[in-house]
Amino acid sequence: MTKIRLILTDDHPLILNGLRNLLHNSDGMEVLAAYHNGLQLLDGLEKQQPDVLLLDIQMPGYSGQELAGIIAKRHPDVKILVLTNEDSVHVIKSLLQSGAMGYVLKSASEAVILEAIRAVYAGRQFLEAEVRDKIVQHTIHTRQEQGALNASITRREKQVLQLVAANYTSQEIAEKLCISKRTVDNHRIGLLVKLGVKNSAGLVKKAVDLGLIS
Amino acid sequence: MTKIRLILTDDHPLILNGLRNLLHNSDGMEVLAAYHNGLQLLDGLEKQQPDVLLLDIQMPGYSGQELAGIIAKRHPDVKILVLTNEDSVHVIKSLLQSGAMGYVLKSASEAVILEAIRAVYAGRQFLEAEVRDKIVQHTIHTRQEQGALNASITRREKQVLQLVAANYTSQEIAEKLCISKRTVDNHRIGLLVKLGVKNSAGLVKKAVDLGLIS
DNA sequence: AAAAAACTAGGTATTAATACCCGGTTTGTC
DNA sequence: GACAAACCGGGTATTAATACCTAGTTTTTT
Repeated sequence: MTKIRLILTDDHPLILNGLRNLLHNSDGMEVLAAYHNGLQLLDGLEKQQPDVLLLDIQMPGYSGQELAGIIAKRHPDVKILVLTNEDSVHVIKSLLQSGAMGYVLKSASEAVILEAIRAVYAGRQFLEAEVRDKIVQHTIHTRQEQGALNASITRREKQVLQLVAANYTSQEIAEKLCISKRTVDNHRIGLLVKLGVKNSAGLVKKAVDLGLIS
Repeated sequence: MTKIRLILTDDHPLILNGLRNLLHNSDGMEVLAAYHNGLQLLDGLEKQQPDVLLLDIQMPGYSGQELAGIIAKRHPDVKILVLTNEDSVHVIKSLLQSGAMGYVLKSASEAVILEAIRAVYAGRQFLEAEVRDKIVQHTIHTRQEQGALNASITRREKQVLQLVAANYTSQEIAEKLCISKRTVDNHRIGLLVKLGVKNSAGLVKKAVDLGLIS
């Protein structure tokens, strides 16, 4: 039985060592090389292609998305398994679209990592249960909100939102914007409805979560 | 020459292995034990105390701040070296105030990690250059608000704060915490005063800025 | 054991925010 | 010009939050 040939990439020396150690002690795995940045990796891939590439995405220089895209195009036979701490849904989705075959968080057990490598090698997609749930939840929960609502927040509402978060009262906001307090209150209620919260505390929190304010 | 006795704590198997490997191959280091959550660690420390404790703070169960505080108090001779990915200034400051002697990011080279262990063992504080700069910049640019204030926020107030940010009313918070609405209101006012804001919107914003809530 | 701090909760009052109504005006787009 | 959307602002009412007070109980610290 031929071994699975691997290349590792991570800028964390600790992780690289841990991985090297893990794989060295596992049957059917062979580490061809280990790089600690994207440039080295791209160079190295010109000379030698692994079956599976373990890739960390928070490396200096290239972003994970860029790197995955380049590699998937240049070396379509190399299966990319992303191994990282980043668990933001946007990043995960983007990476999978860029050509990654699997996504495992660094907090995963060694067994899961080995399983992921074998799955990806066999041509199957592999997502950790945790990651999969997150993506599902995200697609269910946020499509209506973030997509439609976020966009429908008007200029004026955004201004009011900023000032609410900056700890001004309706009266003060009215003075700053040279409009009536009633108008400000109406904008505030519009914001509450659009963001699906019931008071200013929730409003500010949601706005922060959605990136509407700093 | 006696070896430096170490205990490791991290919920990432990879990192734990990497560390174990690194330290095993380094002179003057001896790993007594390795735990992968806070509860195990606290139990283990009752039986055996290391010279230096390598601590990750993003573990399930206990937060890093809590853990560092408890350990520093219960085992004052144990030098705590925080080894983590978290690079938020608030978290770092809070940990140092809680009794941590050193702070190293996981992206650090192995040489830096070894250096940090030796420094902390010798009773010196050790901050990675990157971390130190960040703190200095932050302290220069912000007033001396949160040093005193942040620390004086009580457990209960923090709970209330979480729920306020989660868009609950005083009445709902009261029910959730099984206390009177009046008590909740008192805690809320206490928070307003301590954080120097005048309403809940500002409260949530400031709490986010200070890293008190997600 | 003593002291300090936190937690609890009630009284009372004022102010701010929320909720839903309405219609007029400006702005942008087709 | 027609149309929709955004903007503006007033009426009215209810509820939530803020502010300041006292004071007993529990927890933590020393």
